[in-house]
Amino acid sequence: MGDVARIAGVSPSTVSLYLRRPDEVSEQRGQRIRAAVDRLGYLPNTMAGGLASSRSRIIGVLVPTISNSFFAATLDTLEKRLREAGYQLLIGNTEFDEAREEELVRSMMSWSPAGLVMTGFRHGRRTVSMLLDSDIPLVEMWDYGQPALDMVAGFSHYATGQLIARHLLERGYRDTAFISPRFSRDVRAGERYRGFREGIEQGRGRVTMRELSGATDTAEAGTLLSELMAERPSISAVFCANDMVALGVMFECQRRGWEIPERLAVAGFGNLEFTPNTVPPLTTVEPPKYEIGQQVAELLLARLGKSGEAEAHQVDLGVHLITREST
Amino acid sequence: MGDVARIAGVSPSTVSLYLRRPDEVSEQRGQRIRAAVDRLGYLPNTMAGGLASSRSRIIGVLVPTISNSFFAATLDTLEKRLREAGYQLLIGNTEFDEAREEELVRSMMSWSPAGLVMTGFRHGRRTVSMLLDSDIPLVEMWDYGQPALDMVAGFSHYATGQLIARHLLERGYRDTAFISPRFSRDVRAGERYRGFREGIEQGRGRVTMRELSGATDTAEAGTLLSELMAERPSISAVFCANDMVALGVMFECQRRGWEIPERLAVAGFGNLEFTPNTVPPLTTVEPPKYEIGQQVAELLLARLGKSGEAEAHQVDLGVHLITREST
DNA sequence: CATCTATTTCGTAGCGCTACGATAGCGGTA
DNA sequence: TACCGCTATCGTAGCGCTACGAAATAGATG
Repeated sequence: MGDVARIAGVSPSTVSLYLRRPDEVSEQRGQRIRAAVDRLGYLPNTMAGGLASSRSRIIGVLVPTISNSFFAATLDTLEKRLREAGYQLLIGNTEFDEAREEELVRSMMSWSPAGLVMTGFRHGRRTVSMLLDSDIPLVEMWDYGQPALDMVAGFSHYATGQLIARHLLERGYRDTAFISPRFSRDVRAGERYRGFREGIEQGRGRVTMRELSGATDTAEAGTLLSELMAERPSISAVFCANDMVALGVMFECQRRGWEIPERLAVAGFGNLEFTPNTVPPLTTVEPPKYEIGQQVAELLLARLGKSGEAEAHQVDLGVHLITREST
Repeated sequence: MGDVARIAGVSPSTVSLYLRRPDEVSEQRGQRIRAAVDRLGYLPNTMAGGLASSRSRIIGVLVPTISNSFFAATLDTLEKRLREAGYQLLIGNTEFDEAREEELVRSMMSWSPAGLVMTGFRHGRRTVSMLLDSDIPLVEMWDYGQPALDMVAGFSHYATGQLIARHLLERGYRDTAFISPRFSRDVRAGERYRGFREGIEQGRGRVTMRELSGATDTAEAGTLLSELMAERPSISAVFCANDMVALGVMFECQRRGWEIPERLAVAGFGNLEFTPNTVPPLTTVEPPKYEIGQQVAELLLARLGKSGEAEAHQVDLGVHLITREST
């Protein structure tokens, strides 16, 4: 920066000021500085800046796994919006593990990030206390309706389960099943199950639940469905924890020649890319995966703008039921 | 850190040394320092450290989009391996845009990252010169076989196309089609097409190519297939640029009652989660999506270990043809 | 033209850590 | 006991920037 200042014939402070708030420097010097920067290919040292100002343009984001298409979609918009505002994402995989989450929070905090984004409400004790002690803006995303630490952008998985329950009951399905990846691997699926079961039971229906044991959703869903239907042939509808599972179920029906929805109605969750296009088109629930990213960015930016005002904002983005021919 | 030193009754330098290389500090003081750190909940300030040592534990990663399941899988393993080694990922979306890529490289560089990871070989002129001027270890991933700037971990998409061509020819398919997202949105698909076309033409076959116009692969694949088959009913096999497109094609066949592979053989690329499970199971090519992440991490760590030795390493991870009943 | 105010520019003192050379401490040897 | 060579510890000088108050300049007013 010294070099830039020398070449532009101004003091380093002026260069620094120009780089941060160009409109507070006269047009004349601004031009000279700009020229010098270009000529030298000068890149400011972000760490030095961060140290001096004790704040950074970093947003730490923690997700259970990046390779889940829901979180990936959220990360995508989140990154876009925040980059536009000059922030960068430091991303960490918690792998559904509280210890790892704590470790990651610790290392994110050591960057004095401008904000932190985490997935869900369940965090370890020590993690929570670190979070509360710091005054770093925090958004918990993808869930809604439970006590939060600061801001929230998500939706209620419980309500989602109820929504599907109501839909199936309306269509006259009473004997139902729920097929899901292990709840330990997907807490949110567990919440959807709770909502679904309560909804169905309130309607005097019945739910049989099965958790997949493996990591891949589609493959095992088929065999699990066969077992389930052998055990209890009266089941007339199945709600799958996500569209991948539903796809597996539909393939199994196709193999067995079972008509959907006549023999078995199928509903999913996610409205993935292929979902509108299955045979028959799959009834599902569309989660606001992109909107969450968008909203998280907005909450963060709002808080970062007017510092001081520490109003906690929690927003429920809701879901849409998409009724198609599979139910 | 001063506080920790005071409480532990040692000098700040010793604390710093302990935190970086614990085995160079006596067991006795180490213990006292550890106690003080715990007691104060001390978190080192990474930026100060980075400034002082002029290097950081950051790896910048640029992908065209996070929400592509291939890159997401790579990011997942990459993050895991690098976190184990004490590094963190700064992630950027280039959105297939060279200008944005340049901007991102610039802002990554301003963090003096320990390494940089980019997708593919096509970069803007200025980006390339920034990259070459710096001596930051760089890995270009997901491609192989073209001139690289430094290290490479990927595979040849051209060879992948040829592999499928050979397979289809062996099975007696000569009149083929290739359906793909726009090459501008997926350069790699374009490479697979090149390899496929040359392979088929060498075998005296024929390829009709169609690009999807929209963003969603599955939905449009069906209508495109219909048009294609109306125009040229003699087509007996279609190679889809990815399994999502293939899924769309298969659904369309199901709707029309076309037997796969009797009426039309289908092959894909990706071996996605659902692929082994379609009806009939889909022939596809398995890309080393996790292995790339792994390999990128290894190349980077090897280079970061023994500094100085700037041997460029380029590794071709290859692909596997997975023959199933759809061809 | 002097005076006052608002704006632009500048100088200096850190931010919290690491690197490096200086110092202290220790056991072994003559 | 004096001396050596080693390792463990410490002190100090930055790393490259920003914040803040002081100084300089420009513009407005009587």
